[in-house]
Amino acid sequence: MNEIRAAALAQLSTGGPSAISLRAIARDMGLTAAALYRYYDSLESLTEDLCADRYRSMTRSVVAARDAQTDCVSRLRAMCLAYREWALSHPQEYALICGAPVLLTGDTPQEGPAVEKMEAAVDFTLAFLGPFAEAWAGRRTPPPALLPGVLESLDGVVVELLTDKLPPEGIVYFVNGWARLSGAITTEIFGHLRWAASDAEPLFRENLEDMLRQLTA
Amino acid sequence: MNEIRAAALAQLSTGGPSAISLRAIARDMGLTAAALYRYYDSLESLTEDLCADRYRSMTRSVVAARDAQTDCVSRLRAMCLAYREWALSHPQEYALICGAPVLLTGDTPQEGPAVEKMEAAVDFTLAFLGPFAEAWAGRRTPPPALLPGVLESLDGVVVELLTDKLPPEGIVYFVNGWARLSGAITTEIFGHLRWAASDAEPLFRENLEDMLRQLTA
DNA sequence: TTCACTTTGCCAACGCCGTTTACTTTGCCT
DNA sequence: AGGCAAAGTAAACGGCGTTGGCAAAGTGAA
Repeated sequence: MNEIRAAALAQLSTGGPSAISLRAIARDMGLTAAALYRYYDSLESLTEDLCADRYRSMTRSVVAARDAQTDCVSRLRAMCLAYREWALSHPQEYALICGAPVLLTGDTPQEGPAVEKMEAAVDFTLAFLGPFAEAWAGRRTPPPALLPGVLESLDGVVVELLTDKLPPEGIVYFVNGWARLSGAITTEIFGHLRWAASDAEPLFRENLEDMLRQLTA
Repeated sequence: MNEIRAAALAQLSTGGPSAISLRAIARDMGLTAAALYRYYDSLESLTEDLCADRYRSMTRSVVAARDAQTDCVSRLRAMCLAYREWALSHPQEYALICGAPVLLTGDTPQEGPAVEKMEAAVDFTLAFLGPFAEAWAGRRTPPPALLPGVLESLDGVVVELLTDKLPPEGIVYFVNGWARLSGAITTEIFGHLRWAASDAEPLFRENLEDMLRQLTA
């Protein structure tokens, strides 16, 4: 399975998510395409397994950056920069991770590699929780009042994991900060900032410092 | 060509970007796949043409929302909400628009549907410029100082179109606000907020008001 | 009318792809 | 020695993008 993943990763890195092909993987390994069905139900489950694997790799990078710092704000900054750095140096893998599932129905697979992929995504997000909660606790001024209905809309399963580390407003700011961070990186990786700058690192740093200013206000 | 686009759009809407198929389009139109090559060089150029078309449709929605308001901040708010609304009601088209090109080299096509797609994207972004510039001019307090090197990094071609409507700091905030806005919507559409909320509209409104607060600070 | 020419489409083929089915080989356990 | 599961193969099916050659239909001028 590791060999399969390695071959699939090689194709992903060079040709993008759509270049992953069962037959090409089998060709690289000296096998027949049908042989791969001994290990995966379909190309989709192989892809989801690879996706979970890359998620875990990204998490390791970010956690390493976190553990190299001691101050909670420094940790957050290092994590965000490591996140962007990983995405920039593994753009096709990031495209796979962030690619559009656009799940139509509310289908929760409950089995197979899809659930592992979701768990890996949650683990990645939660790696930011500790430093964020610590920084939130050190705020000097109370945040602006929330719009009515925002707190009630937080009905996701993972929210329960946040309630004992963050107050309700903190959760909203964590989620929206998450959208801001991963959104900025996705926008850059997908090339939607190239009309403005060929190298978006200064823009990202400015964006990041703005986030941290708001967090510790 | 309109009939081709319509057939391609139907497939996109039901099956996502990867479901667009020359042969299926030809089947729907009672043609052979080879006949479509009289109108498009390849499936890729057809897809890019469709992408530009959907970009223009989205721009029309956002511009209509803008023109229904008079105050510049109300205009910005209405545009952002219309942007998200369009993406939510046309998720597969938005996935096509925001999908990962991950252009490896700095290839500027200079011809064909790819350049039309880029123009459509720029037009969409620039639709936000007028209200933003007006709101920026009405700021009450100066923005925080920029990090060194940020201004110099703005080397994109479109930046020239902004310089006569915005001061340098305003451009940086426009670009980063753009990343924040489109990033938040992309993150939601791609399902990366479902761990937090099944309906992310309240979170988006909170995010949006936070942006507008910063803009008019 | 007739000739040349462009437009528009079809047919057949090539090589890819995911997937399934049935069949073989290998090796291990009892 | 017998049985059994694991692992791989060969062949086929249908779908895909793309190409090249050929036929029909329209167009416009001599």
